[in-house]
Amino acid sequence: MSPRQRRGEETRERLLAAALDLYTEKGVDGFTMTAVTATSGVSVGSLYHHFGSFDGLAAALYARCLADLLDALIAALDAVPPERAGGPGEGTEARAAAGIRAVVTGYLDFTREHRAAARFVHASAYADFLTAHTGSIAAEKAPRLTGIQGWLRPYVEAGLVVGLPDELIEMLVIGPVAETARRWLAGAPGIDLDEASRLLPERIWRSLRAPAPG
Amino acid sequence: MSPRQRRGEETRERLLAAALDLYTEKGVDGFTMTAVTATSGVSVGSLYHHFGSFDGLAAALYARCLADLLDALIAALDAVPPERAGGPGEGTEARAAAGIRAVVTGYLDFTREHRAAARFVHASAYADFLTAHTGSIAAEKAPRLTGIQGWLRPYVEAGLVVGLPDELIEMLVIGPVAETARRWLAGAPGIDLDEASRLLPERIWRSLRAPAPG
DNA sequence: TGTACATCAGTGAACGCGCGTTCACTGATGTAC
DNA sequence: TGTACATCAGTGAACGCGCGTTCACTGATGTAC
Repeated sequence: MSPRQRRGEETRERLLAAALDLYTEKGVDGFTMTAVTATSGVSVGSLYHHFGSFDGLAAALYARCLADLLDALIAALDAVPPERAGGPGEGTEARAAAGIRAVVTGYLDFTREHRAAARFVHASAYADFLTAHTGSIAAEKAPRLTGIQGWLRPYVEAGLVVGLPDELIEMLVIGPVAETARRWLAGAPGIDLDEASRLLPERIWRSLRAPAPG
Repeated sequence: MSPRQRRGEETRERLLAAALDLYTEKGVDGFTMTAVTATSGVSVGSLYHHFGSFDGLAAALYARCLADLLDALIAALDAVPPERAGGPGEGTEARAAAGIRAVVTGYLDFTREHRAAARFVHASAYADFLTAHTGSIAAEKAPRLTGIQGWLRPYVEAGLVVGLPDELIEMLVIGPVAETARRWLAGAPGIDLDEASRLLPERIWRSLRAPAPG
């Protein structure tokens, strides 16, 4: 797990960076081991020493990009201010809505600012290397996802957010945002990230808000 | 465009069917021209005669699967009953909600019943063959999408559905559903299509419903 | 109805190419005493 | 502080393989007169 020598870490970084660059500039067809070793200047044997196979490198890159994306969402949630001491307590509907807004805009901001990473994550959804490296990817993903889900739980328990299964809540929040990001990344016309950031949070919040009691 | 001989049509069908089967059973890594010609029994030259290249065959398969999916949504919308003559007129909120429900459940039903086609469509989102065949794919997609958007327009104009750009409306409807389908197709645990069909339409409708005036 | 001919459909061997992987090896680093 | 040694890191030639594509060709079908 932990690197024993610093230069090893540098080599891994060079390989991952070259791989992401290549994917971004040449697409999946240009994403080959030959190209990665050529553009990174790292030897084939060294790649195998660190990642075991080309699929292993792809999986490591995916895990990192996904972790960066989820970390951006967590940071956005952490930046949601608590309610003022004199005002209504924490756990209010306004703060829940702010949290949803933070996740939605955080996702779209990440897409805009880390286009290459976002594209690699989205495009690899059905890649064969994922099924061969499920474990190491889940190890990066699961704890972060749990943290995000935990943020919302108090609001569900307080009856402010609809009590759906965690997976469906995730679909309602991430679905519209991921689809928007996907189309924007694919260059579809008529998709505007700023417009989406402005208009989607309110509508997504409405999909989650529990009906007023009575 | 139109086939001149019937046996040509049969050959195209055999190739497309073999390609989809292969993709389903072997994944993207097993989706090769060699494999398609081997399992279909059609010669390489014949494939080139009809599709021009292997990418051309992939694009044709994508266009067909996408058209089938959109046709299923259109059929679901067509099956939404008009309001009773004695009751409130067409263009009521209840009918708009029924239309959204029809699209959502229609998408999930298609995913369940045409798993191979649904998977191919979702997995090809960033495939290189798409950018090389944008035109022929748009020709299949655009008119169907326009029809679906047209269904909802009267409800937007009547002030029953929020007046967002068509693209964002599409994100709110298709986003959660497509994400659900994608995870289910990828075999993610905790995703239940029946549960999604039961619970998502109501929440998606809430995200689209215009606020009560005043 | 018959014949000539253009077009559509289909065949499969052969091609060069770049792929991912292996392996025997050298060099660098860290540690034990 | 110095030396021996195990481990980590890195090299690049060579391998076999299956890929997508081309091409010269034969056979089937439809049409004009």
